[in-house]
Amino acid sequence: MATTLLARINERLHQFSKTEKKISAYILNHAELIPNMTTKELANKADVSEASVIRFAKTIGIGSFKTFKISLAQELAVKEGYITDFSILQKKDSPYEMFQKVVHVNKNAIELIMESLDKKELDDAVTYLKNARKIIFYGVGGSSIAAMDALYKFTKLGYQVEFNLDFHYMLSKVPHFNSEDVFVAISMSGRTKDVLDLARLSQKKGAKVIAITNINKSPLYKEADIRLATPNVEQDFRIGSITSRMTQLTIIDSLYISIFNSIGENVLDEYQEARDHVVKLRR
Amino acid sequence: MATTLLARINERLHQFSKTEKKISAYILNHAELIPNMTTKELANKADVSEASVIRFAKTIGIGSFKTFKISLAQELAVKEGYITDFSILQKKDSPYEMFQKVVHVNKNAIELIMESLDKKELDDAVTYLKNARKIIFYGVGGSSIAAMDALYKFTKLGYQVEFNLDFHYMLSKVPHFNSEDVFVAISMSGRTKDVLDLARLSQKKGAKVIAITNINKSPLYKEADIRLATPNVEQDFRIGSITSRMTQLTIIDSLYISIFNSIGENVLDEYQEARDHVVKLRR
DNA sequence: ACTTGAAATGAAATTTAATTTCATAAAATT
DNA sequence: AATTTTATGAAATTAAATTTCATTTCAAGT
Repeated sequence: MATTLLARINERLHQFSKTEKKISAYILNHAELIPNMTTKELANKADVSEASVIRFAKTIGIGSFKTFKISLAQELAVKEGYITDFSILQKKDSPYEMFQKVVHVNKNAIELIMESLDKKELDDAVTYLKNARKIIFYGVGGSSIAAMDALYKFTKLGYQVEFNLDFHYMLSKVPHFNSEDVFVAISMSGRTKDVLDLARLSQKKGAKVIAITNINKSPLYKEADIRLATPNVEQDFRIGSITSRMTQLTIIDSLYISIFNSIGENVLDEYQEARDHVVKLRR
Repeated sequence: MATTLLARINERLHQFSKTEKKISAYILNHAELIPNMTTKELANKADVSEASVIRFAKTIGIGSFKTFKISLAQELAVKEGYITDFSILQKKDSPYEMFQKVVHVNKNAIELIMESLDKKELDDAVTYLKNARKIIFYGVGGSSIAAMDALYKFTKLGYQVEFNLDFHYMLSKVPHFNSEDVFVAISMSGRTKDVLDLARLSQKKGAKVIAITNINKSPLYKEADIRLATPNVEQDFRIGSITSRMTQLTIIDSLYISIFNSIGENVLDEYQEARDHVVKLRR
């Protein structure tokens, strides 16, 4: 039985020269990157010459580096869930390598929501939002992006929805809440003071508080009426906020699509009208 | 929905020119051969020019013929009936089912950027942004979310960066541009009038225009100095904007991470200080 | 029917990427 | 210690991809 390319490289490691070992190590640790690399790039990364890369491909039985890349690409396509820890950024990564890692990390984060989000909590959230008189979204920093996106989408759906970064302005809004209203608190940590204050004030007024927050025992997580849990994605501190925003946005998307699906016929005319205006702004 | 490469070619056959049809026919009938062919070989077999082969790869959304071959090789390796039309939302879908579809669609969209984004364009974009005196991000509607996110991230990196939804306000800002500045235009369609106007004005002032726009022949795509191409993701009109926003945000993330990686040591103190303040806002 | 502009197209030029060649250093053998 | 073989990287060459430019074709307007 023919083993895979990577397996073949692995089992012949002890036979390799020092230079071949350097190339092998890089390939085994960065397999996904190889199909889009040039000989020069791989040579630089492995700290060998381009000629050595060409020789290596021949040594392991592939006629050319070009073919080596094609074969490896095919093998990786088949191999499910090939997980390498991309989160540790290396100083000498090129922009394209970092881009590939970002793609990987973002895909993984979105996938992980499947593990953290509770079906019933989502159903309940959709039900409350659908029937809400007024909706307020609130998040700060990176989470404000998701709040902004929600504002945009729920406005399109015809809801009385609001989001404003000005905490004091929000302090004037929330007291007018009642039991028909919904406050959506967005906070990765679940410990952001302004978000917590507004959530608690909303509850005092009888509104439902939906939290989009990481699945852990934060104050917001504990106190919210409905918890739409985002996964705890342990990342390098430099990119941690990227993945949480992706997961928050995916949840916002899901709420939007669910409600659209439920009430869509009622707003199709207005919805189409808005789209027509958008098209008019194009060339 | 992200269909397979071959499915995509097949369903667009009627839109193709005579030459494109010749190339398509050969590819569809000899798919397994393509990954190991050169542009010259395919051109000869399809009775077209090599330039037409290159163009064809771009027309169907792949940035280069090289990448086209890799993608096709991977697709042929998997060869599962991977095609499900997730975009047709069914009325009786539960919120959780819709959530699963959103997760799938978003992951696919992010994956597809690997096919559309050009490595060199990304390198150039990082270089210009890194050395920019002033950066303006601009997008409207759904694309404003990405602009907002970019504003937040590049502010953290210590850049003089700006984004404002007020087009007239922007009209007052852009005339102060010079050749050391960068204008980042974010528009899925590449035809949004306000975005185009500001991009052209920026170029007149000698600034570099980086476009984050779909890989197609839009005015913005043609006129930009650097094109960070997002994939053409054919979606149900109700959710089309979701995927483009995800792809735009992933590109913003990649730019941010690349620049952080490059200049990070210079801003680590300020960066940590900002984080400390964020932590202080938590309980 | 004619004109004009846009789009399509292929040939040729240019650039990029892969491979080979050549010289040198290191390792192995005698 | 000397010689031969192997490994290796820099540079040159070749192959492949992409871009540029000129021409042809097509579509729209008059």
